[in-house]
Amino acid sequence: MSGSTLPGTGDDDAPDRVVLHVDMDCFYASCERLKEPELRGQPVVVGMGYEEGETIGAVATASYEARAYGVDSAQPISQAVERLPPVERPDLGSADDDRGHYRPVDMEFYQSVASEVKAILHDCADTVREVSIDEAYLDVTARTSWERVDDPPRASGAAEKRTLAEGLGRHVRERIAREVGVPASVGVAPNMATAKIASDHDKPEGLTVVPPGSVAEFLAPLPVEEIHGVGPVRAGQLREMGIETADDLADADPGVLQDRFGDRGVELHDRAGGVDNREVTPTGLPKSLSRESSFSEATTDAGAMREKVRALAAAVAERARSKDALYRTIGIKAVTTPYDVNTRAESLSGPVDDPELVEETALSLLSEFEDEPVRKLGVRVSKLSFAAGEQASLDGFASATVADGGSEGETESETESESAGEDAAAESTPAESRSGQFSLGEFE
DNA sequence: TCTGGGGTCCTAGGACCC
DNA sequence: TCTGGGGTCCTAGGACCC
Repeated sequence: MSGSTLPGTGDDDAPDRVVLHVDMDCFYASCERLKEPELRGQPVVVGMGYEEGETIGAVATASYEARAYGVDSAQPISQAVERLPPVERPDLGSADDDRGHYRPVDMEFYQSVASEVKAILHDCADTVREVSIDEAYLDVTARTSWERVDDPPRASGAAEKRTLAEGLGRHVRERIAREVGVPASVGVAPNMATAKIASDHDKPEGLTVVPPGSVAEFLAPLPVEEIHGVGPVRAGQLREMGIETADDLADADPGVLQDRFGDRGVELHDRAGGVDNREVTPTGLPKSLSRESSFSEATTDAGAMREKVRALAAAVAERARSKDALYRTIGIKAVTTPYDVNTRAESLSGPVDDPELVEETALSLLSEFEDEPVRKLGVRVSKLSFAAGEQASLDGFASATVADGGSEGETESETESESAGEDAAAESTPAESRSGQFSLGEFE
């Protein structure tokens, strides 16, 4: 920001930051191995939405051993399991006809492991941005530096001096391994985008350090797909423009990229050149909550659709309530035949916590699709605001303290309109306090 | 790769207001 | 009285990520 233009890459007015990206290696599979140490070294597939004998469901995580057999995440589970070798279990005499080492997701357990990891991260950094259950950025500028120091006395002049930052990266990775027992890969760089790529560079159990002077050199040869924000579609479009590597992208004319991809294009151009001035900001509150579920095959049965929507609506409303979230928009998603994703949404005049309204609204939005073959349905609430957590229970909505999950652009009009929401929030408060409660904002 | 579930951010057009 | 420009909010869709 600050109007000062930063031409090229030489922004020397800010001291170099030290950013860590910590990425757990095949996290769900690692958690399963914590439960069942026999799974170490074995191909393990963790999947969701898969019931015995069904074909629905996809791979959430595959261990590296499983990937060697061609199993990949997002693959249908039936296919993944076929690819795995028959299970050999010399330990159990019986040739248990297991479908490979398949395990269904156990989010509660993974959350508990993740919170141990997060505790270490918060202990090692002043600012932690948790991106997902198994990934986080740390700003550790205040705790270390890019200063090079002598390695523990090691004579040969060949070895380069290590940076202090590298030592901290190693420390974080090793603490996680030692104290929690799961592997992680760490990237260390002067900015988020580069740290992200670095952590992925040498998985599993990798440690890749990219000091300020080496960023461009490190990124240059990488295929554009490795840049966060370049997926299959944009990679194809870039390829058509003759842009294949990060270097190509960094050298491309930002004006052309702007025309083709909008602001996103310029952003990618910058990232590819190692320029990323985003600060590591702490994890914020969620912006939306949703639930979705597929039919085992496309259906035109309106009754079945409505039933599913009712269940999803109830689940979403309950989750919102458990997080003390009020919502101002209620929407559905309906995936119709070949694979058309349709969304519909309706905004209310003020934030509410009203499960019945979620159901009613979702059903009414659904009616548009009741005559079409539908394969998947979802319900979502968004434009969230949060009745300020801990205190809210006691000081009885002394009004005003509503944290807005969204932009700060709220206007004066907000004050009055919430009575409905407050009532609802109040009735929810004493009711549920489960284990997950305190960790609100601690994950995701 | 015919496709699971939970998210984020961006874009574009229309309504509406001044 | 037919016309300018700016701004915001809303919905829908798309791309991407884990």
